[in-house]
Amino acid sequence: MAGVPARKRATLRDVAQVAGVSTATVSRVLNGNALVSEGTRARVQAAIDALRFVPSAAARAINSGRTHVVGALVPTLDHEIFSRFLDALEDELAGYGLSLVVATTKDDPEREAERARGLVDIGVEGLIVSGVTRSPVLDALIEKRELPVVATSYFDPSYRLPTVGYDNERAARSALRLILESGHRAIAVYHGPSAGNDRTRSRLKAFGNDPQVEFRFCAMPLDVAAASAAARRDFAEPCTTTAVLALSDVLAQGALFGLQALGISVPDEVSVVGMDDLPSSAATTPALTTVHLPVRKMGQRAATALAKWVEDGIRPAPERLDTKVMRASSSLASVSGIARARMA
Amino acid sequence: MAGVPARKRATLRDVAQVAGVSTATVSRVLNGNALVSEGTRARVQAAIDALRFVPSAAARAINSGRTHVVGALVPTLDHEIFSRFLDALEDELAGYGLSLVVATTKDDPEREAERARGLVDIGVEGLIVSGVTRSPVLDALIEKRELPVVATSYFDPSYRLPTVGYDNERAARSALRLILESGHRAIAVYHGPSAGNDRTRSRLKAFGNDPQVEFRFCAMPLDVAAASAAARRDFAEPCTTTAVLALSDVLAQGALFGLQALGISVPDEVSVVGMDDLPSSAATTPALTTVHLPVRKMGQRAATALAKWVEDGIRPAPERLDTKVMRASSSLASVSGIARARMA
DNA sequence: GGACGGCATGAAACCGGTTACATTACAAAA
DNA sequence: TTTTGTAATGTAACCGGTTTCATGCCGTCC
Repeated sequence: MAGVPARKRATLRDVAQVAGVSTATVSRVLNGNALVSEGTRARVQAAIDALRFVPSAAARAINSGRTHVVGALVPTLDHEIFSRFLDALEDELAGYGLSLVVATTKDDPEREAERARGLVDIGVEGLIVSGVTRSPVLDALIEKRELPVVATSYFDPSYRLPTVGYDNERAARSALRLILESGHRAIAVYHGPSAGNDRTRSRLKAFGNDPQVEFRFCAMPLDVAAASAAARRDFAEPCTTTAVLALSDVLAQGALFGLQALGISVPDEVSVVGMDDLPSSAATTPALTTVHLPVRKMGQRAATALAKWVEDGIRPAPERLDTKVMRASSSLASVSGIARARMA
Repeated sequence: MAGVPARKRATLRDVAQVAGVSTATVSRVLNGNALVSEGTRARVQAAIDALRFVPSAAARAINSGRTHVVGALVPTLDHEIFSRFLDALEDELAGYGLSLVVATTKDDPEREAERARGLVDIGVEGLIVSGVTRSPVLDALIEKRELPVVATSYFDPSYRLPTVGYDNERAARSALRLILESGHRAIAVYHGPSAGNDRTRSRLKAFGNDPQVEFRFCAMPLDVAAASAAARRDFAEPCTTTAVLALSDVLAQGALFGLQALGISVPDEVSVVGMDDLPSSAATTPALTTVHLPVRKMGQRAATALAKWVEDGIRPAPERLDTKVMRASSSLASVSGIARARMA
């Protein structure tokens, strides 16, 4: 208990005392203020080094009113799409002198609100969130603090927060159109959990009620193994389904692998179309036909939007990023003779 | 210019004034102190709500001397192995009431030092770093601040910082042994850039100077496309190489895809062995033979180690996590007749 | 020689909370 | 009735920096 020196960290006043100057002068030296004579500067610097003085971030923050920290709330870090997004986001934010705190929500609005509260408690100046489904608690917090918040992975100009993202429904529709144009009429739709995930729900809206087309919707965990298992189950017996539309490339890859495991040729017998455009999707055999979602660009734009808002108080305008079909005829082919044979 | 009200945020003193109490009482209400009468509490709460008062994180931090923020320096977020690690790390840290700031280093020690400086400037109480290669600048900073720092993705009990990780060299050796035991003697080693990446360099140490074995080392960017291209180049012409050992599953998958694109059967003609054990590696056809690196567990353990250090001042002991060969005979097979034929 | 100007520096207020200690009021115990 | 205990609240110091303003000093210009 006693006896332990417990060397506390040196403060600016300690430095001032050792250097024989006032705290103001030490502060000037610290901030590179020109109005300090060379001799004094050296003396102060010596004291700083001797005491191993490091200024307190909190004390600085209290004066400047700024923490230079923003937060990002994402469903998970363990998904390539979010980690790539965050990679770009972090990089761009660093350019604005902002640090990034991350917190994961598991697609649970309550958890999101809870973690957001934690971020506000550590003093974030702004927030990046995913999608447009908020807990009322979080909405209240945002409003109360007048906190700059940019919503991503979603584009909706009518949402009360500025959104920077793509149109999920439209992206899904462009994939669907491609499949329909290739003649497919019995389509399995593989997607992740839609509870708490408005991006997925938005994508699912692309599937209208076309009586000409038979959709089979399969919800599954968002991982390769699940989709692979699903495909092995769905296509073990001859069936009429000629195409799989996966609302995420992770699932598309799983479907592809599952079909390959069954010895079913893609795209000759069954077509597979994904969404995301992961780097690995270009390398599979066949390469995946998919819809590119510009997540890196989204990270950059979201960073810029939030930084401007935080720094200059300029609330950003919503921003839609373009999606794009990749490799339109790679793992997607017209309903072929073989496929028709399978159907028969 | 003028005319703009510039409504500043309400402070605790504003609240006290409106509620007609002292700042101490407001502070008590804020912290749930029991020694406040019900009536007063209600009055204060009303003032808080009316003024939309939210306490300043910085002011709290200055008093408690704590920020409840730690930082993680990783090469990139855009790699599954690090994003999964961070996912687990963040989750576990949250359990200790700590928030996580991330910064990417691009495997550049100078950039690492720079970003670390930034993290210290925003007040992190501790740091997670990758590997054991530090810039002297960062070492000085750590020492000066007596900052708790845990090094991960590496196990080295002799390193001056506590390490929580696996033995990279040993892990690579276990993969190599497996390949050698299967009779392969001409092996292509695919690996990422080794400059600035001590994990890779450590793995490369596993390859001694066995005159019986012919290694071909191929450095390439750490992505599927690069490895796929490398495989298509290396195996386009008949060659004596019968196995690819990739020091990362990303490269192993690329090699697998590249070989498949060439119509070369894995593992009948060429074996492929990876390292990391990504989720998708279990789903490919064939599933990848690989060495499992327990990154989620590493995230949890690193979080616990750092949290204990930060909270209780207990410097953690180094911790080695076990690696494990997965699917030993899946994309790896004995040198077969076919393979021997290719060699001839 | 005195007034002026600019540089170097210090004293002290201030940022927005927390908290040790003082004070008040009221009730129970003596 | 006086003493004593305690709950409720206030006062003011304090945390560790930044910043405004005052001050002292010196050189210069008239």
